[in-house]
Order: sequence, then structure tokens, then C-alpha cells
Amino acid sequence: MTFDAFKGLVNISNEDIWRDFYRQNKDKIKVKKEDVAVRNLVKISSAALSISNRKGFSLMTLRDLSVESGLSMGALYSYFSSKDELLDMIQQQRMTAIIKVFSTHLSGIDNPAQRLRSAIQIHLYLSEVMQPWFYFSYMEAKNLGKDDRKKAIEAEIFTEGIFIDIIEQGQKKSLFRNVDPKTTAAIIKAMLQDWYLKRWKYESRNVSVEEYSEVVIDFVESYLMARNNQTQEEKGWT
Amino acid sequence: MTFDAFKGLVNISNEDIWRDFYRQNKDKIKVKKEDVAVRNLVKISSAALSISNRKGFSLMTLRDLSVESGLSMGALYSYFSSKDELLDMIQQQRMTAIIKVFSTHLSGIDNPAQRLRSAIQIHLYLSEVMQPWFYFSYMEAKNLGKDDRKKAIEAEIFTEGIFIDIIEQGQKKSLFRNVDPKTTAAIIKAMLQDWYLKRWKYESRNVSVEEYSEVVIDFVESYLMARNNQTQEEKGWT
DNA sequence: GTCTATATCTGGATAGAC
DNA sequence: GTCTATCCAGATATAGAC
Repeated sequence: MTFDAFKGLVNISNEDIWRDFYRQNKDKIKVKKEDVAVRNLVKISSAALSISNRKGFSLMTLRDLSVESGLSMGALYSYFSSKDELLDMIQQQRMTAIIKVFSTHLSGIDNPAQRLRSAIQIHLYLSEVMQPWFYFSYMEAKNLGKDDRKKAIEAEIFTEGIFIDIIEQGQKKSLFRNVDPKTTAAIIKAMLQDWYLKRWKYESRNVSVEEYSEVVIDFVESYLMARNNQTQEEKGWT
Repeated sequence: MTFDAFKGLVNISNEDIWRDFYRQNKDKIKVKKEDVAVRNLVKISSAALSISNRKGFSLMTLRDLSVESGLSMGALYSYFSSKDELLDMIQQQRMTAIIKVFSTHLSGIDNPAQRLRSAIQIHLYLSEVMQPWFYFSYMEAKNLGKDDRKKAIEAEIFTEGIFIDIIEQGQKKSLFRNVDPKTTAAIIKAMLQDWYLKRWKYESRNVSVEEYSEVVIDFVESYLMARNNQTQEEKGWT
């Protein structure tokens, strides 16, 4: 699947994300007109991600946020009741998105080799679409409240678990050689994370998400299928 | 080389690091007795790394630091003149260490395959010895002052450059296949960084730095030497 | 060299006008 | 719903005794 095809399929816009959020949290948010609320939530979150990813969430003052979002400090507090709640709001959005996208796009793919390639692609493509979220989540994970910390760990286990499962399936079918599934999955995750953590680097080198995706897949397959002299045909490439 | 052998060779103790630092910065530091100064610098840096790596440097208050280091707030300011200077002090130390260790331990190894393995091992072993520094550097990089920011980028380029060079050498000698050296080096770095960024994970799974090192080497060699059905003997393993 | 006490300021949060 | 003005806790940094 190309990146453009993916974007068409998932169709995650900032607005959709925050409209969903608004509907699920109507009680917490003081502003009652949906359109107004959604518009401002988008402004606030964009500003918050931009400033935080530049200098860190804890160094972002609410005065910074007020200037960049174009809302007064008083208005900001109509959308969240504390700075920490704002952090949790952003985190929450990423996690629900990742679980949703994985579940829908991996179902129905049974062949482990094919499933491996799809999982890598989906993760990279999703993190490309939501790069600021992913970067933010990674960097600010340690500052989460207790509950959201738990959710973050669950999300971490969830994605890594997907890869562990795939590897074990492939080993059962003798498609992959007998390496340690957990460490392998951990390393795959590290490769995937590098894409959104060092995006400036890949951008300056003109590496597209599709190219990177192919390199990662090649890397992982070389490792899992080493000493297996298969042709591309046999591997399931097309 | 085993990890223990490495530790014996490099022999980086906290004390040596800060003694060096003290001698190079005698003018900045108000305390004039070397032994007192070094002892307290060790206390301060250990406390600062421990607290920062738990909740982030910007959320560490000087009161926290005072309690954990056992020095009063007034005393702390005999060793640095602002909180930002403390950050730069810690960063500086890691970078000089990494350049020193790489230069001494890679010189004399000419075979690209061997050089690749050594570079991976050295990086992992060094980051294991200095884990809190590496983690800190990575997480707080964005908060550096202008000058130190430049140094940080240089250090980044330095390590990645080592791997790019090795890969290009190996390709010239037809030991490695023709993949993109830059992206490959970037991915190798991502694997190396995962070791000190997610150390808790590997610790909880009882993965030692030597085991991890072998997996990374296997991973990278599989990729660079794919479709080359060599035996371990031929690859130079022993 | 190190401590306690304190000056000064920054930033999160709220009250109340519009 | 949004703004301005303000409160006040808590942070950095310093002064001066020991």
C-alpha cells in the first residue's frame, strides 16, 4: 500500500480527532457549542504540540500557549482544568488512534510474512500522519498521571505484542528462523520509533516514509529469514 | 570482547570524569580544594541525573537536588552559577567521553566487518557504563544552550559517521551489499539508542548487554550480507 | 566552604467584567 | 464564551552568618 492510499483510508484529520474527543468529554468541557469547541480544541492542541515538541511540555507556559493558540488564558481553562489534564488529553488521542488503526488494518491478514510487512507499514504510515503526537507521547511519557501512565504502558505492550505474535506465528510455520521474539520485536519497535523521533534527519536527507518502510522491512526480513536464499517471489513480494 | 573486559579497559569512574572537569573549569567553580570539589561534583551530578531521568530536568527543582545530593541550596551555587549551566556541564561530559573511547578503541581495526562489530559493541558497552548520561543527553538535548546544541549535533554526526564510513568501506571491498549507507547507519544508531533508552525493559527481561550486542550484530550483518550463505566461520565469528 | 534565611520573580489558576 | 486583572504557591538565586 502506498502512503497516499493509506491516508485516504484512515482519513484522520485533526478536526475528526477532536470532535470525537469533544463528544466523549462533553461533561468536562465548559464550552457548549460543538463547532466553537472543536475549532478551539484544534487550535489549542496544535499550539501545545508545536511548543512542547520544541522545548518540552514542562517549559511551555500557559502564556506561551495563550499567545500561540490565540486564546486568552481564561479561555484556555474552559477547555481543560489544569495543565496536566491538557497533557493527558493529547496522550489519550494518540493511543485510541493507534489501537483503532491497527485493529482495522491488520484483521484478515493471516500469512505471518505478509502480516509483518503490513504491521511495519501501518505503524510507519500512522506515525507519519500523526508525527507531532507520537513525538510528544514518547518524550512526555514520564510526566503522565498514574492512570494515563498505565494506559501508556498498555499501549506499549499492545504494539510490541503485535510483533511478538507475528514472529512466533512465523516461527511455528518455519517461515522465520529461531531468534528471540521479544528482543526482535523490541528492535523492530526501535526502528519504527526512529522515524518519528528523528524526522528532521530523514527529511533533510529526502528519505520518504515509503523508502524508509522498505528499508525496515528488508532489514527485518533479512534477519528473520537469514540463510534462506529465497527469491522475492517465494517471499511473497509482488 | 566481554563487557567486563571493556570495563577494565576504559575504567571510567564518576570520579575521574569530574576530576577532569574540575581541572578544566577551575575558574568557574568557587570551591578551591580539589578533593572537596570533586566529591561534591560527583554527588551533585549523580543526584541530578537520577532526579532528571525520573521526571525530567525542567521539573527537577533545586530543592530536590539539594535534598538528594545532601548539599544546601547555597552550596550548590558554589559549583554552578545557574540551573542551565548545570545541564550543560552534564552534557559536556558525555560527549568528550564518547569521542575519546571511540577513537582509542577503533584505531587499528581495518577489516570493515570486524570494525562494524567492534563499533556496535563499543557503543553499547559505553552506553551501558554511562547509561544515565546517555539517557539524559537524549531526553534533554532540546534544552541545550546554543553552543552546546552545536556540540550535540556534532557528536550525533560523529557517531553516525563512523558507521557510514564502515559501511562504505565494506561495500568497496564487496563485503556488504549495496544498500544506502546513511539510512542503514541511522537504523543501526536507533538500535543502539534503544538499549539505553529502554533499559528498564531489557532489565526486566533479563537481557544482558552482551546478548543484546549479539542480536544487533546479527541483525545488521544479516542485512548487509543478505543472500550470501556464509557460514559463521567465513564471517569471521569465533 | 557550607549553611539558613530571604529577596525576587515566574507561572498556574481564578474572579468577575463584558 | 472570552477577556483582563490578579492572586499566590513555589521556584531560582543571593546575602550574610558561621
